[in-house]
Amino acid sequence: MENYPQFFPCSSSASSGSLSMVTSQSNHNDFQGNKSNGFLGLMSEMEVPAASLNLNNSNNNNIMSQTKSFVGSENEEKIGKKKGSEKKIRKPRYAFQTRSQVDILDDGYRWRKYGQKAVKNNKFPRSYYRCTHQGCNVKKQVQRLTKDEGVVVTTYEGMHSHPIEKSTDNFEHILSQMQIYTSY
DNA sequence: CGTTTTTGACCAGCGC
DNA sequence: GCGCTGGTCAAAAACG
Repeated sequence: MENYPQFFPCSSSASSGSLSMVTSQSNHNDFQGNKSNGFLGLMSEMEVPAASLNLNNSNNNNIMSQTKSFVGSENEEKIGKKKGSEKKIRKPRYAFQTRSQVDILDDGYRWRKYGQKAVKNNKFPRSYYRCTHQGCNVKKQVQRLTKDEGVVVTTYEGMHSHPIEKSTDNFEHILSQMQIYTSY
């Protein structure tokens, strides 16, 4: 009961272009049995420190299933201040490359933006968000590709240890979406 | 009035 | 050691 499945519904209404998927992180075997229902392609682990993403194939003929995920192994906790001179700190990061017209993909959690920086080789800035739940230091960053404005890279960092805040209000909507994607 | 966004400053890591 | 780049902090503004 430490890993909650996370789905990524969209805000419907105003914005379209959504994507919902289930991810679970952990060394154990969780719901991984779900596998990719069509979206979500688990890639090998690569550490992308900077702008190594430059070599994106750029062949986006596919419609909207353009989703890649990079997983970094090894994880540590906390950074910031001192914490003993341990080895290098490396946190797992899960990047989802999605085709969407809006930067903000509503995944059901509450995010507070804490920074925004411009990246080299990218016209668009990168936004840094953090989960507002107490004790939940899940971070996420949203970046948009310069070349393809329609592609948004959302990188999650850490895990949520609490249920989604979204009221059951949209739950029906979420369920319907899940059904859509699971009825493959 | 509380919470979130904005934005510049600050800091750490890396390359030269 | 210096400068560049990426990531975070924090104060003030903006928003409900």
